Amino acid sequence: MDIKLKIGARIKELRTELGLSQEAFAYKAGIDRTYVSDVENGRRNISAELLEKIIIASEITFADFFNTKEFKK
Amino acid sequence: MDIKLKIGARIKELRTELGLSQEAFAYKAGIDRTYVSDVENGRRNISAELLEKIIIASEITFADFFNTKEFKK
DNA sequence: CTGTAGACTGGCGTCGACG
DNA sequence: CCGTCGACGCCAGTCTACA
Repeated sequence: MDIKLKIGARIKELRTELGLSQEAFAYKAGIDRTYVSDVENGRRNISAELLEKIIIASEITFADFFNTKEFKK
Repeated sequence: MDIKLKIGARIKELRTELGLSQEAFAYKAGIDRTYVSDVENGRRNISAELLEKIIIASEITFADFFNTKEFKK
């Protein structure tokens, strides 16, 4: 499975767990709302720095972000 | 600490564990040699797809790549 | 609230070359 | 073997707007 899709799905999972809309989440992370939509749908090849912003907004660590079944193969 | 530096250090660590030169490693990953140099030195903001190529060449998973002390804070 | 589209700027990623 | 440089195409990331 495409890495962009895996990351997008994980972001959406974490965002919904926080009960935030894409707009509120994007604002919290300090990034563009339409980009969050694109990334969640696996349409964009995200960079390390932007992913860090998203991970911080998700109130999680890099290690935990990738500590899921999909990222262990 | 900058995320780019953390990732660069981790890549260098894994590459040297495999006993590969930057050139051999770049070839194995299918990417440019000079870019490996830049990334290892934290000078470039790498994308998810390229990082995936590097992780595969490192013979490791995304989960394990980030399963280190530096990525747990 | 979300998806998508168009337009735009900066920087990713490649390549050849040199110390 | 590695770092760095210049050049360059293409896409990351932003913004506005509409369904």
